[in-house]
Formats: sequence, structure tokens, C-alpha cells
Amino acid sequence: MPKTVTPAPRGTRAQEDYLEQILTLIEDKGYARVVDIAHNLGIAQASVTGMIQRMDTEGLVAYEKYRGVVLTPAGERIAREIVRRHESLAEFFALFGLDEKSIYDDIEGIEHHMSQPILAAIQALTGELERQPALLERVKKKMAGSG
Amino acid sequence: MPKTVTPAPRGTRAQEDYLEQILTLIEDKGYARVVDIAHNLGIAQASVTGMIQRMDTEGLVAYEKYRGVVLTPAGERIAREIVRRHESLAEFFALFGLDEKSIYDDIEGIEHHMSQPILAAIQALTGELERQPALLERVKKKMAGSG
DNA sequence: GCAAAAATATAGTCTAGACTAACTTAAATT
DNA sequence: AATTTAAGTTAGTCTAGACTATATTTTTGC
Repeated sequence: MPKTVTPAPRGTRAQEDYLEQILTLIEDKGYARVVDIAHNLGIAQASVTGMIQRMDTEGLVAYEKYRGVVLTPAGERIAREIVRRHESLAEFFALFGLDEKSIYDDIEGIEHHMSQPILAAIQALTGELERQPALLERVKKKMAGSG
Repeated sequence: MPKTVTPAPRGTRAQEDYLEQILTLIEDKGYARVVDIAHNLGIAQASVTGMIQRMDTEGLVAYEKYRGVVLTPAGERIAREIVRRHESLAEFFALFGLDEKSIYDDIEGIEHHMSQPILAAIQALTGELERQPALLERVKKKMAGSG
């Protein structure tokens, strides 16, 4: 019997964004409040409350009224994967002089569409390129030409 | 006065997918029928009719009942950009032995989130890597390690 | 040229995920 | 401790974009 790969469960695009922000807030400040999630995602507080309640019923977060939100193991696993993708992309594009700030939206979009092989390719390539400053310079020159 | 960059108009994610398929169909077969668009996007015919009507009012396609669909200049420009991104990504990932078929869904997702600088970086990098088979081999070995 | 089949269109429904406005609970200030 | 302010919740609405079922139009085969 061939080895069957059970695809890792991923929430929706929106849920992944929520989970990413919740994990980031918890690691940065120790807790994730509705108001901060809303601010970071640029959406209304009421929208966050609604989504969090749905994610609670789906087992991605644990939620108690008027208390904060915490990640369940399932939610945390998804969150960490997204953060890892985000960081890998940021490091990769930084090689070419593209700073996180100017391409943040792109990374936020792309990170939701990376299967494992693509992540592996990006990471491996990043590692090699970090040892090839001359090559990087050539690439950057070419980029300037098409800007 | 500093040079102001007017951002190129882009439809929604869904609209970009429609435009891409319409352009591909027109170039492949000379025309784009509702039934083929629906099949290629994996959605119901009725959904395509509805979307096409909206896109007509928005000036992205020209639509006449029971006649086919054609792209307006605005629609065609968006479509060509998406196709260009798609092809650039496919060529880039192919370098690492990732064939279009196995990562099609990723490309379909990523292509909607690439600003010009990122496209330029990918293209420039692809060009350089095509001349660096030894480097590519090292990257592929590393990838295998994290699979 | 007419009947059967294929394509297209309409009407109505559903869900995700956003919004505002109004209300409630918790936290902070005096 | 009472009041004010901040945070959170509820209720109801909206839009994009899908769906099914039904009707209409076009195309095809005889």
C-alpha cells in the first residue's frame, strides 16, 4: 500500500489570517484581545467577535465571552505554519532588497498558497543564495532593468 | 513633483481567474464559451453567466446574450498580466523539478498576489539560475532533505 | 425544416465574511 | 464606590460569488 499523505488541515484564507495574528499577539504581548486583532487585520471589532465564535466551534481557538482568545493545538499548528511561510518569504525577498514593509501585502497573500514543495524550494534557494553575493548582485541589476 | 505611479487596475481574485481563462480559451480555440469557462474553473455554468454579466457592466468583457464573450482592452490587459505571472511562476518552479501539474493550484493562488517588484525578482532570478546548473543541483538536494 | 440535444439564461437560495448601530460588561479614574 | 471610558457582544444588513432548478435559445442531426 503506497504511503498516503493526509493533507494538513488548513482553515480558510481569512481564518489563517486570524490565527497568524492571534499567535503573533500572544507571543508579543502574552495575550490576544479582540480589539488588537481587529486593528492588525484592519477590520471592525464586531467582525472579529463573529469570526472567533465560528473558529471556536470549529476547534481552532478556545473562546469565552469577555475573556481573551487562546489557540487550540489545531489552531496553533496552522498558525505556526503560516508564520513560518511568512518568515521564509520575507527572508527570501529581502535578499533582493525588497523590504518587508513594501511587500507586506504580497507576502500576506502568497503565504496562503504555498504547498510544502514550494516552501522547501524557497528555503533551500535562500540558503544557497546567502552564500552567493555575486549572483545576487547580478539578479538585482537585472531587476532594476525591468522596473 | 515626484513621479506618481497609478496602480494598474486589477479585478477581484475571481475576476482575474475568469479573465485568465477567457484569454486562454480565445487564444487556444478562437472563442470563449460559457460552458468551457465553467469547466476550466470547476464551477457551474450559471455562476459563469452571472459573473460575466457583472464583468460586462464593469467594462472588463463585452457580452451579448447567447453570443460568446470577448475581452475589452481593459480586460485583456489584466488577463495578459495574469498569464504572464502564471508563466513566470511555472518557469521558475520548473527549475526545481516542480512540474506545473503538481503545483498548479499554488500558482493559481500566488499569481494574484505578485506586485511588480516581486515579478521582476522572480524573472531575473530565473534567468540567472538557468545558467547555474550546479547551483540548482545543490538547491534540489537541500529540498529533498526537507521533504 | 424540425425534433433532440447542447448551450445559455433566469430566478431564487446559500454561505463567508465583512459592516454599522446599539447594548453590555469590564477596567480605569477620581 | 460611583462614574466614565474602553472593550466586547448582539442584532441586523450587505456583497461577492457560489449553487440548483427551471426556462429559453441555439445548434445539430436527420
